[in-house]
Amino acid sequence: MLGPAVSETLYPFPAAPLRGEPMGYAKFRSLKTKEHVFCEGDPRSHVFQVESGAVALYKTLNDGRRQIVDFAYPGDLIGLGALDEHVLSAQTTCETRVRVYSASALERQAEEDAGLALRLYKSVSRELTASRDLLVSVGQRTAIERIALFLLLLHRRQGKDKQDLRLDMLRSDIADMLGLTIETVSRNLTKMRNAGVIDILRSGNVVRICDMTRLRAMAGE
Amino acid sequence: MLGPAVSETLYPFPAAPLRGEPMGYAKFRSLKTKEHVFCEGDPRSHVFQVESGAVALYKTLNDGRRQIVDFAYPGDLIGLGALDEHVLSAQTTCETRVRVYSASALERQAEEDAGLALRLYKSVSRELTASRDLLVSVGQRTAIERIALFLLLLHRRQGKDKQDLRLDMLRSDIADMLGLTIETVSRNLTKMRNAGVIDILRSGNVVRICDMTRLRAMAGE
DNA sequence: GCGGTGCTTTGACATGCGTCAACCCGGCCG
DNA sequence: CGGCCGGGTTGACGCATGTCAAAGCACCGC
Repeated sequence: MLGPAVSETLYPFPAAPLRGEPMGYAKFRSLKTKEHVFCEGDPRSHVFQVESGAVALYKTLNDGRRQIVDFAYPGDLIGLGALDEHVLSAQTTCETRVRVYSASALERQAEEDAGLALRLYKSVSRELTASRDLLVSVGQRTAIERIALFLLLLHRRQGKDKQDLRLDMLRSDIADMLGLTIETVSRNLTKMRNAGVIDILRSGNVVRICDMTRLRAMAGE
Repeated sequence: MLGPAVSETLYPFPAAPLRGEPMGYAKFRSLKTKEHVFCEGDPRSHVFQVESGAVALYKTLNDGRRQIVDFAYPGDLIGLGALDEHVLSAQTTCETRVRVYSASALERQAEEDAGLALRLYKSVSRELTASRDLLVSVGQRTAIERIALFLLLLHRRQGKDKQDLRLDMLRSDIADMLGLTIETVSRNLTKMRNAGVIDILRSGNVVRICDMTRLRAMAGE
């Protein structure tokens, strides 16, 4: 399942693997938009670290319903876990470069290297926080609250200052993350535009925040 | 926020801290039903391991809406995290005993002890899996699917063989975990009883599984 | 036994979101 | 230029679930 695009060149670790610290040597792999890094059920032979781009992590039910549980951005590790199979799928949302590590080698090393083990721990802790926050949204917030909060979080990820957000994903991705339908996402974005809180540019791919205060209010806190 | 009930006796580690392995010495604390172990915003001075009983982990929105994100059972660690404040609240659902560790001491030790750091990593990994599975349910499944799956998971936790499940929690706890209302939970349990899939005993506190096959079907897979 | 309290169940009704379907819009290719 | 295609928007409608309210039921203390 690794696909054909693994670069065979070995690079010394650039400056920022796992939030700024070197981790050893690794191969790189380049992926196009919508390419899978791995799929649920694949043997968990490798662990990846996003170098550039973005990766959607999702699970599907047997009838096709899909829940995106997280997005991985540069610095994030994906493919960690206790089992020998991946328990979810990872698909790029844009052109993406990842570092490729051997899962078994990484985990063997972590058994002796407390610093490495701690970094794995912290990486998973961050994911857990994100997962629980999303769970609170999906479980308790209304559609417009979820969407407003989604925009706010996207805004925090991208430069905090510029008011223009590149969505970099389809309406169906937003919907599948927030537990909504594309129609509900679309309708509520329109509602926010009509209320003067946001503007929608570039044929729907860019959201300009016009009234941050009211956007925050719409998000519920 | 530790409350008055910390036992001052030091015990050597019983057989099963953190899934079966010893972890050092720790104080114990006994809590009554519905007592808080810690609250969101409290200084994260201690880490706890459930010895017996059960603890609900939840977050609340400012208007009171509540999302239970997990239950901690014997062996589980609670209070881990990267920040110096708790990011969620922990409340017992029944009489509960926990081991109490110093958060700073534990984390200092993990910086040198790779085995300990790995155990923290694995503990958080389990929580992450549970959190994402719940997210999929809340985001994608119907009310009756969520409730059926909830009963199945409860059944797996308790003795796999006995068909009687002690719920050990209120309808409001189930509702707040599944992103539903107590009325919806109650109505769907009744519907499952009328369909002959389960029976409800002991004034609603025990569910007897009558038709496991159809219960699985109701859960959606 | 009786009333009170906390939780659950049930019913009537309201509504937010999903479903289905049409249309729109920009990009692409012939 | 024109028609197709993928994605987005909009509208009409239905239904699952939420809301509000009342009644049922176990438990407990007096």
